[in-house]
Amino acid sequence: MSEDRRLMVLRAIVQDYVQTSEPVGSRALVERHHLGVSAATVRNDMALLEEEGLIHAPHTSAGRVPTDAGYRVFVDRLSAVKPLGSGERRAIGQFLEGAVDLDDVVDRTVRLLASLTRQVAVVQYPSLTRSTVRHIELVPMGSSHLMIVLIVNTGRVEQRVVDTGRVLSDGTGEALVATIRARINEVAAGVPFTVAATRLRRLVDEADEADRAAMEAVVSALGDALVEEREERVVLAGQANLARAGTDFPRTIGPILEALEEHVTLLRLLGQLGDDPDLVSVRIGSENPVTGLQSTSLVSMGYGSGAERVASLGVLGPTRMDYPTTMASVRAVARYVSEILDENQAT
Amino acid sequence: MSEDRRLMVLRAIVQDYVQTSEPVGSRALVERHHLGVSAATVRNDMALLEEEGLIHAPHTSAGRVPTDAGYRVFVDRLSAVKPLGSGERRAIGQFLEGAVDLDDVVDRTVRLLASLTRQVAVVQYPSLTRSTVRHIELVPMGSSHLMIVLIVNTGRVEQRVVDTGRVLSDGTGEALVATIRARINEVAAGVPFTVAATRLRRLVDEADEADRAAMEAVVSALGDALVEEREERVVLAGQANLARAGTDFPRTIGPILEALEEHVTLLRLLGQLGDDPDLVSVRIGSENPVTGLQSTSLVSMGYGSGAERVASLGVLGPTRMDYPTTMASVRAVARYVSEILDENQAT
DNA sequence: CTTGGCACTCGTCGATCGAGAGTGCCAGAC
DNA sequence: GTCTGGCACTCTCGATCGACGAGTGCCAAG
Repeated sequence: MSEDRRLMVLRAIVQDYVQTSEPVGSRALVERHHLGVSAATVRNDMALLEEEGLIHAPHTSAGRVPTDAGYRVFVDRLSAVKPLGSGERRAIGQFLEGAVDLDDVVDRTVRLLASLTRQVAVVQYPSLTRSTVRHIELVPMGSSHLMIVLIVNTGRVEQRVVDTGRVLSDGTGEALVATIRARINEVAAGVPFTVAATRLRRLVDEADEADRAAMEAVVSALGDALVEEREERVVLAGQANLARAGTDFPRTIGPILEALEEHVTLLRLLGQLGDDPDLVSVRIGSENPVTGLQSTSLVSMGYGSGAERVASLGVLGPTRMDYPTTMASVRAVARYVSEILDENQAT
Repeated sequence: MSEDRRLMVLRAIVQDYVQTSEPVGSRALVERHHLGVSAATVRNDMALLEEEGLIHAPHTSAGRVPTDAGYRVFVDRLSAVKPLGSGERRAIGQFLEGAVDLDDVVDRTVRLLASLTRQVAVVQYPSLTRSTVRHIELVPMGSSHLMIVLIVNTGRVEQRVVDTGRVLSDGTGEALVATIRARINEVAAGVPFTVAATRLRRLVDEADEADRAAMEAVVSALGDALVEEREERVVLAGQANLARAGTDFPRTIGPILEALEEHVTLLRLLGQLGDDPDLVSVRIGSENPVTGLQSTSLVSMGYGSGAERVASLGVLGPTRMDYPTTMASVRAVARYVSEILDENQAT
């Protein structure tokens, strides 16, 4: 008995089950796929596959269903990522083309992924930690308040308002603001966040005694912004697709929706990519550490401008999922978004 | 037969049904509420209420269930908005206190509302149309690009990158940027969007011939930002709560989730508030024009800084909902958020 | 106008049963 | 040794049926 054929049978089972969502029996298999053998032979192979834990029969007289391990073998050894149709490719381009700023890119991306894969799409915001400061702007507000606007190389903008504790609207005040603006940009512009944070702190000591309080206020607000946990944000779309996949989930989709609202755990999940960041990563069913998502699979990939992968995106769906097509869509979108970010980075 | 008692019966039916989620019969009613009459009398009243279309029997031998019209009467005439407990009041404060910027306020608000009401929360971003320009900053990027940062009085920030088509890094370039910056702030700062858009357009004609192209680029990007549809954004949370309310929805929650992803229609819905913007607005079941949301009720209220209501927030749940408590939560949160925005506005 | 009584209606629940699908295994063919 | 056809067996699913119970509507009397 050839191991090859056994794997062919597994592949056929996965394909049929994904398409029909019903346990597949030996008869149906030989009819739909022209394996050159009889149903009885297939049955023997199935028994073996079941022993190996790759498929499983819901009950004695039902067909077989792939296990998580079965899907894993399918994804790793039995399938090729389907290249996307040119129509879809064009659609991606058109849909993302009109994006006007970073928020908009993320927003469009997540919707696009959801409608492309008809599953739940998850997009992580480009992380700040690997980002650099492009420019810092100070805008006086009222007499003593200052709005700090931090512009990041990814195109993102953060703002804070601080009270400097002294009048800024007179001549010396304006001069002070100008000085601070010049100093902080001098040390921070073009510099990675981590470095910028350190350098900025030094500025406080160097400042004139009279101006130290104001500088202190600005720098400490900036320090906050630079380590801000908002770097860790995700956006979702397509939750409605969960409802459509009715029979695929054990009881209800409640636990899944709940897990999806835990953005923190979601982010942790997205953070754990495979070894090669250029490859699509697939986490199948119980491989998934998060309670509530163990009946789902996550197909994800890193994206970002330049060589660095600054964030991840992906889709989440039932383990009974068309992996080749889904993986193709995720990969295509991740690449396209990366391109867009590259363009926008336009030093 | 007193009309008063009939309404008491209606109220009792609503209360019981909300609590038990099962059709309520005459016997159960007289037991749980000490109406001073017998079950038979209540049955007569029920027959009348049914004629009026306020309640309805799912089938011949089941109890009664309020209709949408019944809930409407309940909300309008039979219930008072329950004041919130001091514990909850404090929780709201603590939860929203730590917000660091506008995005964060919105984010926390929507989560808070969802967990407070155990329903789907919807928060609209403060709309730009009624906003005024606080400041416009120009930041040179590369040799000919300019990043435009628009700071809004609500604390929101918009940015755009434009290509001015000429070198900005030399002396005259820098002078040009300074001039443009000065001119646009001169005419636009502190001015409502609609007015600012008009005035800015005029600047192009007034500009020196040599600088006109650059000015044109900046102004047209700003024009876009000022009418930008991103003003219309909503954030959701608590979709998982829909799944919990299992029996409350006819078939599945699919259509509802789908409707919730149509942010445009959601926004339209939120926009149609009641007459008095200071009152909680309730839209019950079929009163709701959106297909897919006709088995749900939307409890919403405007919020915003100052006297103006710049946006709305609310929660969406099954028509079988604890209206008094929900309305109380929505109102409390809306007021609190308004306060926070007021503080941050700190002219 | 209210009340107790009573016949009637229906939906729910559980049990029973037959049909159909699919398996496991065995004995024979290649 | 591997494959194949055949056959008995198992198990789920859906339909049918009947008893049960909740709740109503109506009537005649207080």
